[in-house]
Amino acid sequence: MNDPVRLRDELVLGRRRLRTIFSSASPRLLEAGELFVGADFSNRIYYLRAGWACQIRDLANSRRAILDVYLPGDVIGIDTAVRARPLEHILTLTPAIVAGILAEDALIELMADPPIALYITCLLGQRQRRMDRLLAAISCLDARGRLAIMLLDFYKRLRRRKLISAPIYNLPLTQVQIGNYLGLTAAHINRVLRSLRSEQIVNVEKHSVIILNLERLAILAQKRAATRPL
Amino acid sequence: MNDPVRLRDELVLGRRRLRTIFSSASPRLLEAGELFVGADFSNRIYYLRAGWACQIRDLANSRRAILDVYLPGDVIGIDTAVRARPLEHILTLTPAIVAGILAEDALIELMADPPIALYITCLLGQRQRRMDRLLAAISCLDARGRLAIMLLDFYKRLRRRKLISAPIYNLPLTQVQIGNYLGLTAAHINRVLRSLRSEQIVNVEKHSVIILNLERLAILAQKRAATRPL
DNA sequence: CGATTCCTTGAAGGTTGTCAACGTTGGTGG
DNA sequence: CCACCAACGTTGACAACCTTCAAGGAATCG
Repeated sequence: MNDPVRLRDELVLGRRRLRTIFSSASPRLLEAGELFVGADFSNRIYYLRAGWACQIRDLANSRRAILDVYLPGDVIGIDTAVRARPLEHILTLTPAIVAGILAEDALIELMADPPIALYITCLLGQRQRRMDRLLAAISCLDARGRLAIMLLDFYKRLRRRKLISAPIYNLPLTQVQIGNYLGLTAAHINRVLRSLRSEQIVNVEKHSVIILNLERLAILAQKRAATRPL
Repeated sequence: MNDPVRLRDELVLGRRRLRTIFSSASPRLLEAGELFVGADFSNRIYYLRAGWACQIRDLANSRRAILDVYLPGDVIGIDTAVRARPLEHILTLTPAIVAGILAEDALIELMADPPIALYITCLLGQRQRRMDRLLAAISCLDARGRLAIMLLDFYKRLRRRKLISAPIYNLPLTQVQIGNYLGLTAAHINRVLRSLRSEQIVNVEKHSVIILNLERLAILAQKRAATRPL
């Protein structure tokens, strides 16, 4: 009846097993700005061993949305594994090392292993919650708030993975890409970054983020600009 | 080696089994505008037998985002099942009938049944793709495009479930809620709906949607307003 | 060191938010 | 049956945020 413990144990077990499967796949090195296309990439599930990547969707009006950003250690493509033809594409943001397994072959087998199935559900839930946060941010916040959310989000995710310890990290997104991620234009991203820098809240320069005032950044991530203070 | 067929068969089997489990749970009747809270609702997975519901997230600045809208036949809450404390809440939009099973008890058991596990992964993928579309729409499209996407999306989902046949349906969202869903204000929703009506594209009045020109609506859902035509 | 991409910045205009007021609707109780 | 109330819808004026466009500067890479 110790459900939480059992759940946690199962998840740990599932993670370990899935990692083992990925480690048996031959890793592949990708350059920055490379799309996951071709025979080696169609319909696969990937483990992102190193580097950053993102999921993009291009609209008919020649606009691009970046729907999600993947960090080292993320699993990519489970959600599209059941569906044959993915509308979205994966793009590396940095040189990256990925290990991929064939989805159609493997998925039934993967789900036949209960701990792995549970862990995969957990991973899908995590991704869902990431998108929940992003969607809520884009729906409700202005440009300052959205940037604050994004910078804090990457900070927390990197810290949870123990990839950083201080509030300083490398952000391999161009301003155009940040704009695509947050639903804004690069010009406006630039202006807001400048104002955040001048207020000594966060310094984003040349792909390097230095959070100067974590508290004020967190406040920004909650509030929307008000024409008049409340 | 006939993988697609086997995958489909497994999915059908998983759906049937999950439905059976839900049908053994005692259904519950909810009024419109009721939150899924209380002992009967904490940490559960639901099957929405009848009625509409939505997932909401309130921000610190007293803004509300509607992250997803559920139609009859949808399964709700799998993504939050692994996580103990859900930040989001479920709200009925109409009177509804739901059947819920305890997530913490059941999830491990559910995932121990491979077809069910596979089907659940499929459901999570579907939800993910819904949110992908919404996020891309809010990121890239103006108010007309977002409304077009939303109205078409509900139309397609209802038709796929065979809940409607003609491009006419009941939309139990107030204009404030539509605004929360699309990241706009009710006042602006009102303006855009009026203009769409005057152009004989779609008629939205008193919770009833009548698509007059499906083709032009689909075009709107792809384009963003340009200051000058391309 | 040439070329490409990215960053930066300004001016002008458009889309959308804010606010306030009023109209409409549906339910409730006298 | 009618008066009342609350929630929702409607509309206009104005301001704010953001986009668009354009151009020049900086950085990176072969």
